[in-house]
Amino acid sequence: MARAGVTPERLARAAAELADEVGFDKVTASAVARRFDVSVASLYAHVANAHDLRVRVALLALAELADRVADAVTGRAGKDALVAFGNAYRAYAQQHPGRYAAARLRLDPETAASSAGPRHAAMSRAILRGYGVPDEEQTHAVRLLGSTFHGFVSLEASGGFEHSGDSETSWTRTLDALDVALRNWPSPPA
Amino acid sequence: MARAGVTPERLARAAAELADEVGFDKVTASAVARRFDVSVASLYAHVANAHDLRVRVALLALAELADRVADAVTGRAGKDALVAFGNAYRAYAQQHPGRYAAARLRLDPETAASSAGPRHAAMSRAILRGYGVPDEEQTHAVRLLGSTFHGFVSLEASGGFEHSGDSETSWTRTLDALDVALRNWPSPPA
DNA sequence: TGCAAATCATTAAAGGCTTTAAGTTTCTAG
DNA sequence: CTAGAAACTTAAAGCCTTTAATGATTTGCA
Repeated sequence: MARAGVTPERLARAAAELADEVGFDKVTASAVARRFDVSVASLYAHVANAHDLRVRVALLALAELADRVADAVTGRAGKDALVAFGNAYRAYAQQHPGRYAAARLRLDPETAASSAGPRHAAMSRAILRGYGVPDEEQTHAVRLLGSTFHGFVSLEASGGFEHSGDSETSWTRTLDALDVALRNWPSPPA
Repeated sequence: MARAGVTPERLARAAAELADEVGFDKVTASAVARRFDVSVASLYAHVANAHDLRVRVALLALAELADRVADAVTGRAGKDALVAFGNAYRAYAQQHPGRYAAARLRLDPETAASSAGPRHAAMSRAILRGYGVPDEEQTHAVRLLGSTFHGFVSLEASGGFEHSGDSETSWTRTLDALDVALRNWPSPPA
């Protein structure tokens, strides 16, 4: 009965590791409890429920991802920054598939607002400023970046590109395409 | 004990409806059995296991989606075709969120090959031919289309765009961006 | 027509996950 | 040193998956 020293933070970290090892969908309260060598019930003193546990993994992942991206883009602008952003994003998803899956969890508005989500948006906007995308168009361009990166990484992770290789070239083309789109962004109503 | 007339097809259809109503993750063998007013165990005479049931929903959705897209693009070319493709894709995802989620299920290679997946790729290639994208680049361009559409629709469905509205304009811009990218596709090694 | 084999469905049961309730041990602050 | 808070445990109920054994219903062929 020595205390195991369970805290919400340690739980989230353990759950994140578990997610990367066996998949986010297999992150259960039971599995995390086993990893801590603690009874399942005791977890419920630290997290509200199984969903809460998963949300914590999501927040952890969003923060880590934002850190990585921030590191990658500082000191760069234009296509350099775009590529650095994309590469950091993709690398994180490849190195931490479980965490990445968690980061795509639907969060309720308040939770989302207090997450690193806004930091992601801010970094995207910083890149767009470099491209001269007008303010009132930035929301749309942020969405294009987010959609494209997420879409690529998500299809790549789910094995959609395995049949015929050369994922790298596809990624390069994707970055090129975004660069072209941002450089020729349609001014207000074209 | 009157027979309920359960068949793999009817199960898949019921599961698809259930998915659209309550979410794909809540499609359980138990829930489908209840909907058929049949004991859970009897389902296992028709599907191998719960995963098999979900795969069947995925195959159903992929086929339906391919039908919709095919309808939309026939008789069109260039940007018209691109927009029709995208709109059909997005509309399906919006009208059938559960089925769409199912369609993104990871399939093993053989199953994927026998699914409507190849039809999707073929329709994408048809569009690319209209844009004059060279053969050896088509795989990459197909991936860009798939990534972008999936990414947008997926983020939109998961509520990522709710905070600040005007999803429609974002979608228009996304289609414009793809059009630009395809028209200026980098010939082999630019 | 009539019955045997193949089908379809049921009950039973084991094993896992989630969550709550109630009780016990370990800290820690006064 | 001791009481209350905090951390854990066991117990139990409810739901899901899957397999096994059993009973009912078709179906098609003598």
